[in-house]
Amino acid sequence: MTLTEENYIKAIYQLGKYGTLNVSTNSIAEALDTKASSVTDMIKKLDEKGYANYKKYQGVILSVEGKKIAANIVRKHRLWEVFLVEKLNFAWDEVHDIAEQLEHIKSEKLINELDKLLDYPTHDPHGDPIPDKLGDIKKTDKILLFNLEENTSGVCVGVKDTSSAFLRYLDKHNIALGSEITVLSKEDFDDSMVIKIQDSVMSISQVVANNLFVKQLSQKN
Amino acid sequence: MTLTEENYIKAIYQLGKYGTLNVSTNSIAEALDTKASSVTDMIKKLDEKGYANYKKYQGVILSVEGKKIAANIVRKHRLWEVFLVEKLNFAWDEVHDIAEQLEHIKSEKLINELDKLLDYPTHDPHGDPIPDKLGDIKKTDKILLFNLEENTSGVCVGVKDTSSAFLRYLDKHNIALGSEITVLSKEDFDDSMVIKIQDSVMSISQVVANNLFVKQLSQKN
DNA sequence: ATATATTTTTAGATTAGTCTAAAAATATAT
DNA sequence: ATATATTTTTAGACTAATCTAAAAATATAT
Ligand SMILES: [Mn+2]
Ligand SMILES: [Mn+2]
Ligand SMILES: [Mn+2]
Ligand SMILES: [Mn+2]
Repeated sequence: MTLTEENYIKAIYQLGKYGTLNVSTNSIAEALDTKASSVTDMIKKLDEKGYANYKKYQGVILSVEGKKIAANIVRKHRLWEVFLVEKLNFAWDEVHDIAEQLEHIKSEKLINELDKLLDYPTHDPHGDPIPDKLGDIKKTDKILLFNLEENTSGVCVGVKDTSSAFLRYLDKHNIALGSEITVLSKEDFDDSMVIKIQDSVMSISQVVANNLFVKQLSQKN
Repeated sequence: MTLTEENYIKAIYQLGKYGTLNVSTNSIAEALDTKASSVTDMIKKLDEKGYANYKKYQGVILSVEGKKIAANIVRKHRLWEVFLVEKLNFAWDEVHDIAEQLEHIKSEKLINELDKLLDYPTHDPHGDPIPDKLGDIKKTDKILLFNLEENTSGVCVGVKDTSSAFLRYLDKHNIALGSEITVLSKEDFDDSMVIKIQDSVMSISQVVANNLFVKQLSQKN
């Protein structure tokens, strides 16, 4: 398994919702910043090697074997992200690129010991679940803040956009994983909303609301 | 800088005593388990890029730039080895291959934070010195146990052979970095010696004595 | 000094991954 | 249904790194 193959497998896994959906050639090309023709070559190879199922013009989906490999790469990526934040004082917007490198390090023992050192975390710094050793992922019932009704509350549990720009916006406005958010009002005109977050009130745009995951809290009495 | 270029630069650095000596094509080929013809191609390229000075048939030596790069790779390698032993419960014979992978991870901040987490270690688990940020290395006056005179003592400070086989031999016989060793007698016939180590007495072969570095202790009174 | 052995380089081929440009298939719009 | 647009594949070329086999240079031994 080459580094390049791993990157393709991971992209197919992520684009296809943890390996459950077919993925198009172009979407892979965009995700990996490469050309569609390169993707065609690679998905043919992944099919031949048994990591994926590919039918011409029909896109590609991972095999059971491929899904296992992908989940393990994602597991490593997310554990390393936790390590960087928890042990090496990185901010949550600084870890992704380094984790992209670290996820390819090959050592079963290394990742198991890292898991132990970090006390078996279940989620990465962006709220994404960490697959277990078998590749299984704990599903959470998170929804986009955008879909939270007026006068209901939720706890911030993840981000959809993981760009530095967005993460620093959240930092600046004291929005962090674990913050409790209440939707005070929604503005039909531009889909912005006014929220209460940790006792302060602010207005957020539709863009922000659509990139923040919350876990809904049971209705107020 | 590709991963392959880094491996060549490191090999030239190590084979040429931290970049001070000319290195032959064949010795690089042997170290990297590749063919001499491949080495010729690569050292030409390293010369062109300014990382080394190469004259046909005369071997190669690193440039100042090349030495800096090499020292940084070695620094990363050895810091990761300390991390694996100190934080992830690896034995000293298990860390080298993983460090070979980790040494190529690119992030200045990562390595600085790792250094801090480990409390700025000066030596790796095998007793080898860790270059500082500038690539400078603290020289120690270690000698091979083989060269220690009868009735003198030394503290074990490093190993020359870092193979699992040798390291586990040392573990088995309770020889570790920091152990105090006294040479009780030397056998001319096979160059073996009898030593006292931590109050127990044992005989070691010439092979062992030639792969163990000690720091000589001031003569007994 | 000359022959022999060893080391190093060159020449040419191979593989993984990539690209551009053109052709083929599929999707969309009227 | 047909034309048009988009997506995907194919064909052929390129680069980095590698190899084998042969040629050239250097080192060693008598
Ligand atoms: Mn990430
Ligand atoms: Mn993440
Ligand atoms: Mn090592
Ligand atoms: Mn070491």
